[in-house]
Amino acid sequence: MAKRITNRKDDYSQWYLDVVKEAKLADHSPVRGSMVIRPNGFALWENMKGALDQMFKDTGHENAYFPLFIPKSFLSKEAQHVEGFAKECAVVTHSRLKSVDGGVEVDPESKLEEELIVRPTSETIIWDSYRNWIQSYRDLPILINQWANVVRWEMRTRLFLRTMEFLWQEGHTAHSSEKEAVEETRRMLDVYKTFAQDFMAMPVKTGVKTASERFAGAVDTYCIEAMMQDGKALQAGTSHFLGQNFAKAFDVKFQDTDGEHKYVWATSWGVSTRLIGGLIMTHSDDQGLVLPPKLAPTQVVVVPIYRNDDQRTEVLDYANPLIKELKDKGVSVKLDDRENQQPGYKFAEHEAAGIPLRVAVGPRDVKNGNLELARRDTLDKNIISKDGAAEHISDLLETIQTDLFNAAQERTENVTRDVESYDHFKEQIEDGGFIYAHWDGTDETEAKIKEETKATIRLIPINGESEPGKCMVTGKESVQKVLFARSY
RNA sequence: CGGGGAGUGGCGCAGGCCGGUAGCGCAUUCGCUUUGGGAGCGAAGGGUCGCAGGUUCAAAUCCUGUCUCCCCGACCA
Repeated sequence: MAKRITNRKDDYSQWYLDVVKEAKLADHSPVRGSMVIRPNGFALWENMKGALDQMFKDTGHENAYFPLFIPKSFLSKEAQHVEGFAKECAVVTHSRLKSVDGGVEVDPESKLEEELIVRPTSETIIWDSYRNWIQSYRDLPILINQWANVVRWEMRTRLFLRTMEFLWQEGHTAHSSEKEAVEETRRMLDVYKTFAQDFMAMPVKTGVKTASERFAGAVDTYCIEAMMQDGKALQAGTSHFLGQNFAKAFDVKFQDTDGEHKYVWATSWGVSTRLIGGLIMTHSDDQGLVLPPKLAPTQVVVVPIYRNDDQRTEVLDYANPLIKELKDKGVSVKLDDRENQQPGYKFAEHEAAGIPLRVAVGPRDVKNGNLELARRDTLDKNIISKDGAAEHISDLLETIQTDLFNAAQERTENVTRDVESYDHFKEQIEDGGFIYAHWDGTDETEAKIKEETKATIRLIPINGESEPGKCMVTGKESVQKVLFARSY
């Protein structure tokens, strides 16, 4: 068998690239750091998007769309925000090309009066609108989400994990009180956690970022962090409490019930196509992609096996009612009746693509009233009776979903431990994984740890019971342990 | 943006040091035989060797520049 995917233990990065390629999720584009999302990858994103969108609507949000281009002056209105994004913005300076012997060049006469920034995130353009929309407490809250592409001029890129242009959703809400905005921030963090765990089957830790890891312009950044198979953490989603920073920068005030004019409180929150990278590195194996049934574009593939036309007819007649029954149950099922490929080829291809369940039907099964079922996650094969097969398959999909989560959860917990001394930390961090340790809360200590171990504080647990101790580096007082890891 | 590696039919590679007009495997097309884990035989099609300059009678090969990808580092979702 031609082995097209590098083994994880040999070269994890290469494995990742091979999986993306073999599962036909995405290609590199001619422009550095940007990618073509192929139908398989986009179908996956559409499923993720669909589930998230429903969850946003269920929590009272509406979708809207704000422009790609942002006047340069807007970016400079919030000091922290500018500083955070200034170094990675694409800037539009001209509006025209002109032909020059066979080619084109930028027409210098088309230089823009005010240069435009391709959005790296939309706080500024959105808050400019919110100023016009908000006068009274009656106009609040505003709960808006947008699905969009954004551009960040990254130095080092990797398919899905960090690309210059990526797809995401960004929620932007405005509230009359701090309390309500903080609640919103945490509510959306919970939505992300639920989505990650229930749909992606990807266990996550939640908490708040330290000042150095915080979103530029936020008061607090909450996050979900997932542990990848190679021991590195991945920030999978963030929810920001923005305080009144943007309201002040864009002068957005409302008249409250007491007649006073007050600045509005804000949140923003987002997840991106990076989640696909997380999904790959949570479940996939040396055969290729492994997808959780709830997000898999195709949940079941049926592969007919036959030797001649008669058998082909017989096998398809046998399989078709089952396919219909599965469809009626809401299972996404595909019949792979291509005649130019052999069954073995199809098996390998569907495994690489991560289809959760494969049903093989051949003359033998027709004779015995059976089906062969193969699970993608465990690679187990079983012969089951055709009677009640649809029910069985639909149950099995749920089992796979749960099993994937449990396996990932167990893997994560196995590499999560507490460490007391810095020496022990330095030694342990070499093995990857999550490490809980005491930290004195200072930027200096955090920077020192990062410098010396390449590990960062992924989050400070929020509902963690306070457990006083001494900072592993300085010995100063610490109220609770924080979560460290090396990360993507 | 710094260090290292790499770009040759769709994919994976050889050729390069020693310049002479491009080859192998897989894939593709057609035919026949096959089909329960990546099929076999026969025939056919497909590449201005990443791009741009230069040296030369002649460049995939030598020189210069540039773009893209991978790995490591600094920076970030």
